[in-house]
Amino acid sequence: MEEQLNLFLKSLIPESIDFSVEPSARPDFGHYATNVAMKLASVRGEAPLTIAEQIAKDAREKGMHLLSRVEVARPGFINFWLSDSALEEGMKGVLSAGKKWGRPASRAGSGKPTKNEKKTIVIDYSHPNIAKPMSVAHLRSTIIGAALYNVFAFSGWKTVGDNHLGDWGKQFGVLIAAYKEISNLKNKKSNIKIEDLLVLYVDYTARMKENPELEESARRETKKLQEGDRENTAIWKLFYKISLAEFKKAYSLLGVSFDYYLGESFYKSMLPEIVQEALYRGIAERSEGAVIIPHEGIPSFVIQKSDEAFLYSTTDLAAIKYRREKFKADTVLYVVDNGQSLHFEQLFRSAEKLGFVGSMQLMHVKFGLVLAEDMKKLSTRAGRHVALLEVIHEAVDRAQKIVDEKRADITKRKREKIAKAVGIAALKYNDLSQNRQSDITFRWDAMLSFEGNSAPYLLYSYARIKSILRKAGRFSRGKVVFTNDAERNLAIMVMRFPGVLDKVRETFFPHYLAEYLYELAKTVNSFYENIPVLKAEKEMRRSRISLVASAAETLNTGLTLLGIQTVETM
RNA sequence: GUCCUCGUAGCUUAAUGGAUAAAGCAGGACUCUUCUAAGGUCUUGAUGGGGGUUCGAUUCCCUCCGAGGACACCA
Repeated sequence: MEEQLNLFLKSLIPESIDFSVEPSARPDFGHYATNVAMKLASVRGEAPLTIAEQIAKDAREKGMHLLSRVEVARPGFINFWLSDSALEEGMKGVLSAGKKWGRPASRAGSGKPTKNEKKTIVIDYSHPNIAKPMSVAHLRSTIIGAALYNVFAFSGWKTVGDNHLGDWGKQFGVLIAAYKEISNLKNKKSNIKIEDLLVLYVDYTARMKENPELEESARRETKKLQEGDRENTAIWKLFYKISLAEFKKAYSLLGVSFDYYLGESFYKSMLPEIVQEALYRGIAERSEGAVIIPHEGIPSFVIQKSDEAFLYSTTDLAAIKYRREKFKADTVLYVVDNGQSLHFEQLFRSAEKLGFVGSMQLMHVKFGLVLAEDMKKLSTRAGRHVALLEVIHEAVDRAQKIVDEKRADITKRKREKIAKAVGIAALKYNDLSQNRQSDITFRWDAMLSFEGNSAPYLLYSYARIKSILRKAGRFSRGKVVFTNDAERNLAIMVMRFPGVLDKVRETFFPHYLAEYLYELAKTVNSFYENIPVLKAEKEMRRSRISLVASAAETLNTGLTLLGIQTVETM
């Protein structure tokens, strides 16, 4: 609808300039508003209000099939009210699109992308480290990445979800050295758990600080692993297997999946060549025995250590090259916390110099760190760690208590199913409803909200509409007609959906979708509170059922894109 | 010390150049003889300080104050 108005306005003015058509902030500002007159004012050097009046007059004459009212407001906005026939037409489009409502192709005026136009986006998210349990910090990357993945996939992009596991590097030297210490004493390889690995790691790291011999030993094990030593490779494979099984438990609970698990180790064969090429072309240089890529204004990027080992910087360069060559990526998103801003700046600039980038867009989709209540970073290395599985279970437990209390009337099995969906949804929505790049303080209560602007609210709204629809029995969706503003507002809210998805794809911020779904749910709740649906007369009943059903479908689609599973009853 | 992110109501957040700064929680007042009260309706309350750019600044620039993070051979 925004697009239609946009095109209409463009037809009214001779200049081609950028302006916006947006849903109005308040009911008395109409359904949509544009700032076109204010933008023109600076171009033409005339008063915004005068221009607005001219355009409004034009719009009234030429746009009556679309608009019922056009008004000018200070300091130069033009507000539009859609006509009932335009709303009817719009809802017809929504109903005929069905489950596909929201896809770019489902809108009038924009054809399906042809094969050649289809763009590819690689999304690098979650990326936990092997041999360390996933923490709450990984949760953010995982669910933000998954939501972006869903939105792009739904919108017709070719999407590649890549879990760039931290499965290579110095940490394994530490772990292997620590593991060898204990496995010499008792050989109990088979039942070692990921938590044990964390303990080994933290303990060894602590002792290493006081004992340089241990550090040297860890360094040696790293080197041996990287050179393909058989024993160390076997131990590494064991860690890998244990860890991945553990990660997949969390992914399964969260309903997240990946197309690829191309961890750091995957790129190891590409690394020597990259460093050599960089040196040969004079992009990299030697410094204090290491190989670095220098940059203006920011610290140099070390791509090979003085002991000739490679680093994650080297791996990341290889991954950029691979993603361009193999996946033909147009865009690569790195869903990683703020703490690594400098790394990505160095990485992107280095890759650019090496010619790995071309027209590809590289984007660090950053988010704030998860801090403990004392405002200090939660770090695995410091042994400050909140396990992700623990958080998920806590969320479900808390939801269970509430469901048991509210729905004693249904079976235990149903209550458990609802609790699982609601608990996990609450956890996800908490992150997805914020765009904050500032840090987050980890607190159970804040993380698991069950009231107000929260996932349970959205799920509840959906469940209530579904309940109405069940009671409606068999019905055919028909023409939506408009007799009051509650109906008009709900229809407009539903029609905003595709524009919201556009915004998510432009900004890479899923919270615009979360915010929209909350607005939609509020509008629906208020609608069925005030307007009878099932008790309405024949024509009206069918119209309102259709309207409410399309709102439910939009909620369902939107929540699914956020990675939140809806429930029919709660 | 340098750089990055950030500072909005008592708390958690929204608004990234547009209108009277928007919500949730907490507080106060209503609302279950009508489609699920995890709901609905009303209400109290905020842009860290100071300059600047602009028709218009929470948003851009400068400066001060405050928080967190990063700063070459960890990932």
